[in-house]
Amino acid sequence: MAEELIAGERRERRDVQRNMERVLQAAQELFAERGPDVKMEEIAQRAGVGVGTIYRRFPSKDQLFAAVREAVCQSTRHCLAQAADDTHDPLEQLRAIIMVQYRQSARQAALIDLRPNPADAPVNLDHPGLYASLHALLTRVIASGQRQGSVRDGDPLMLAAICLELLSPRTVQNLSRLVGDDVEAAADHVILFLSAGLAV
Amino acid sequence: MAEELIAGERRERRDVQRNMERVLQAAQELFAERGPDVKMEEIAQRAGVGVGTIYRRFPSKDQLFAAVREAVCQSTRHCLAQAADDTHDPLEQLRAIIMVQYRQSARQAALIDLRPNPADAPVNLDHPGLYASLHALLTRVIASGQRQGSVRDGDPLMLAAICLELLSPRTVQNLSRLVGDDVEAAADHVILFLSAGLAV
DNA sequence: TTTAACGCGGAATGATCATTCCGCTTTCAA
DNA sequence: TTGAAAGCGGAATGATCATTCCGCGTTAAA
Repeated sequence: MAEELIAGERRERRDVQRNMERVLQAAQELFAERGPDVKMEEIAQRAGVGVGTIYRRFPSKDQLFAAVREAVCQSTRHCLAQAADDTHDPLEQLRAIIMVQYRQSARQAALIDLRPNPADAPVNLDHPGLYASLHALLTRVIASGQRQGSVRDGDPLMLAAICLELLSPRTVQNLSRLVGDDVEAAADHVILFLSAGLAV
Repeated sequence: MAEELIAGERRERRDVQRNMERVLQAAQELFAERGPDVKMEEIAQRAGVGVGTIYRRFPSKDQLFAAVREAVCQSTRHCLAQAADDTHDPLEQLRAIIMVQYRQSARQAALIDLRPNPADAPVNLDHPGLYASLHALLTRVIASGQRQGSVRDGDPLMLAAICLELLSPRTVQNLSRLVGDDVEAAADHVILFLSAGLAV
């Protein structure tokens, strides 16, 4: 497993990767807690690093934010795909999706709005964002439920969009508060509600 | 109707009220379109006024924003109260409320999140904000529907909170896009959905 | 029409950050 | 152990606003 070093090349300094990880970790925590307006200074501080170090790897705050957001999206997408694979019953899939999204919400809060930015183009399922992924996934699940007769009629795109509105991190936070900040209990309420709203 | 002028008092200059109105109008439009981050300069410009003029009436940007938001809240609250008075059938009331909120959403977009700020105290129905008003109103309507048997069982506070998530300006905007930006059509979908989700 | 207030516009000010820069440290390889 | 390449911290810089200030224009009353 020894590293291949091309002639005249130097191994990467050990502190580089460590600092990189600390920065990403700190940025993820702070962005998730308080949104894109945290100061670079503060991120650097929590990472135990100077601001200059952040800029060595990320050309701008925007790009740091984008990187963090992308990492969180990736991870959520992965969990979602897995959840949807565990069963083929559409209503079960729906439940699994909701639960994943509710469990992930803490990592996403204030980092992902889960709604297309108003400036975005009209909803485009090829868009790489989490909203688009979830919307596409839910649309498929709902359409399949309709085919097998367990979900009522109606435009699957619209039904999926309505469901999605109940899955954004902010919504999760808000509903959870009503049941003593118990995210899973809130998810149960929403699952029940959506099952009824979608039933034949 | 002549104005009473106390000794040594001068009538208010005519341009004062006119400018005040222009400023409020411009601020409402811009805040609703693009949120609290619009520049004072830009508000002044759209109002056809210098920044100094804004500051003569509003000590700070925050207070201008608060004033505009309060005005919009008042107006919406008024429409809601009226809509809820037009009938005593809970499901009809629910429909009316949804329609009002959807119609008002353009004036609110980006100005009101319709969700308690995370920093807020736990949901408090005495809070003067629009979220609290709507939540209280919906809770009452749902509870009354349950009493007369047209709404299924479940904690009215939670059911109301779930409905509310489908009524925020951002949600309205988002769902409307799916039906060609037709706000009323989107409202119909949501009404149908909620009726099903709440039915016995 | 005149005049003293009163408001007005918008340049100047100050605060708050993102971003850059550079002398000092750490790390690697010999 | 040592030299130099690569990173590092954090002060300095510059941009972007909110807010203040003041000489000038308008207005209400006489």
